[in-house]
Parts: sequence; structure tokens; C-alpha cells
Amino acid sequence: MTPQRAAILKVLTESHDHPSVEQVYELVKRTFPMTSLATVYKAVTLLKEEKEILELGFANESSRYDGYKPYPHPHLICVKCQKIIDTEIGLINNLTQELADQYGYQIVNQRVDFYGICPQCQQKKDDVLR
Amino acid sequence: MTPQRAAILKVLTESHDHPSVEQVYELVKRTFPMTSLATVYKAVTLLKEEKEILELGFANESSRYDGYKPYPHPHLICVKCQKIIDTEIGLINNLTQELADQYGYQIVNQRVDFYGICPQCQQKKDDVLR
DNA sequence: ATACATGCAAAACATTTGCATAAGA
DNA sequence: TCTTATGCAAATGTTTTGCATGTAT
Repeated sequence: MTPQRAAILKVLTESHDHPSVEQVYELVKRTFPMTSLATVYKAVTLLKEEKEILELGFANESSRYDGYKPYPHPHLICVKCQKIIDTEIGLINNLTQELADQYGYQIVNQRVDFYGICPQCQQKKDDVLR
Repeated sequence: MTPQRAAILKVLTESHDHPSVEQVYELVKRTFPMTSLATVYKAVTLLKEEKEILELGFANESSRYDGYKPYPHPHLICVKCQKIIDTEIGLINNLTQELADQYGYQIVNQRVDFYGICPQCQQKKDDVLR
């Protein structure tokens, strides 16, 4: 565990805003200016395998990472400001069970994202209309 | 609407196995051997914008497309054979409502994937152990 | 004629890899 | 010393784009 790898992990576990590799790289460079992007990618790949961070991959945009709650859980993604927030909802277990029962799958993982407009961006819309 | 664009749409709407662009390209080439990959990409981009097909994007693998049920719905993805199947489950609306209530989001879209082992692959595992 | 679709090649972008160097146990 | 991490550059794979050509209304 080298200093910059510790710094990478620290950024990931302390960020609640699901940073991309590029964002992690920028933050780590503040304390370790010599750090290269490849090193961040390598560290993230390892952390992902060890399940210390959760990867949220998207089509044609950079993956974002959750080191704060590194287990599968539903996310809310704002389509206006791109903010991603964690959720904790009870019904997800019921849903998993319903699927397992209905289709005979042994569920081992999940990826549940809801896209919407966050309260702040709804407010902004009101401002414009006023 | 040119012949190969019609062929692309036909492949996408008639496939239930969520093909990738590459797979669509291979299928379309059977009837239109001159077709280029770029043309398939361009057609898919258009169809996606018109919401005639649904894109399922992943981290570091090709997007797969659903032209058979081109509206957001939960998918079951087998981690053994990579098969993707459509689901229709009742609880999803409850979940959406719970999130909207709890976090104040106006939900506009969803991406719900459950990863698991399909019944066929569970069977294969049994075969090996027997 | 005019607009749009096509096909090829090149570009763009995120991510991974090879390899020589550097550092830590 | 020996293993592993680093940093740079090059390679990879997917998707997009520019542009000249072709096709259809």
C-alpha cells in the first residue's frame, strides 16, 4: 500500500459524489503531483476486484465509482446536473425476490438506477418560469 | 427509409436476445453484404433518439439493444452465459413511487438490471457436480 | 435539384498494457 | 535482493465523424 494508492482509496471512500477516474486523478494530483492517470486506473481496477469500491458504468461516458457504499444499491441520477446520490430503500428486496421466484434466477448482483430531476433542479426550473 | 435501414430495424425489433451493434451488423450483412459498420451505428443512434430501441450500456463492453420492448423495464442478465431476458414485474412501480416520495425526485427513466444465474446454467452446474 | 443515406478511413475517447525505472519489504 | 508500484508511451476497442459518392424523391 503506497502513499498514492492510499490517497486514491481515501478519495474514493470519502467522496459521496461518485467521482470518475479523471476526477480522482485530479484530486490525488493535489497531494501527489507526479501521479499518472494509468496508476489511478490500475488502483481502481484492483479496488474494484477486491470489492472495496463499486463501479457504475455507462454507455459512452466514463464510469463513476462509489467507495463510500461499495455494495450494490439503487442510485438516483439527476438528468439535469448529473449528480448521483445513494438510496436505501426497502422494496428492493421484495423486487429481487419477485424476480427470483418468477424467472428462476439465482440473483447475485444488481444495478438499479433511476433517472430523474433532483429537487434542486426542479427548483431552478421554477425560478426560470417565475 | 432505405432498405438496409429497414433491415437494421427489423433485426432489432425481431431479436429477443438484445444484440450488440456488431451482431446487428453481421446479421444485416447476410442480406446486404455491402453494409458498413458505420451505417449500423448511425441507424442505431437515430433509432435510439426516436426511442424505437432501448440501449443497454455497460462498462467496457459493447452496448446491447432492445428493439422488441423499447421502453425501460427490468432485465435479468445471466453471469454465466451473458443471456439477457426481459422481465415484467409489478413491484417496479412501487419502487419508483417510494424513491420519488422519499427523495423528492421526478423520475423520468430507469435502468434496472439484476445479475444472476439462469435456470439453464444452474442445471449445467448440477451436471458437473453429479 | 436537393436532400439524405452510404461506405470508407480517420479521429476521438476511455481504458488497458508493455516496459523500464524506482521504491519498499 | 526481490517483489511490486509507478509513469510514460503505445496499443486496444468501441463509437463517432468527415467527406466524397451514390440514391431517391
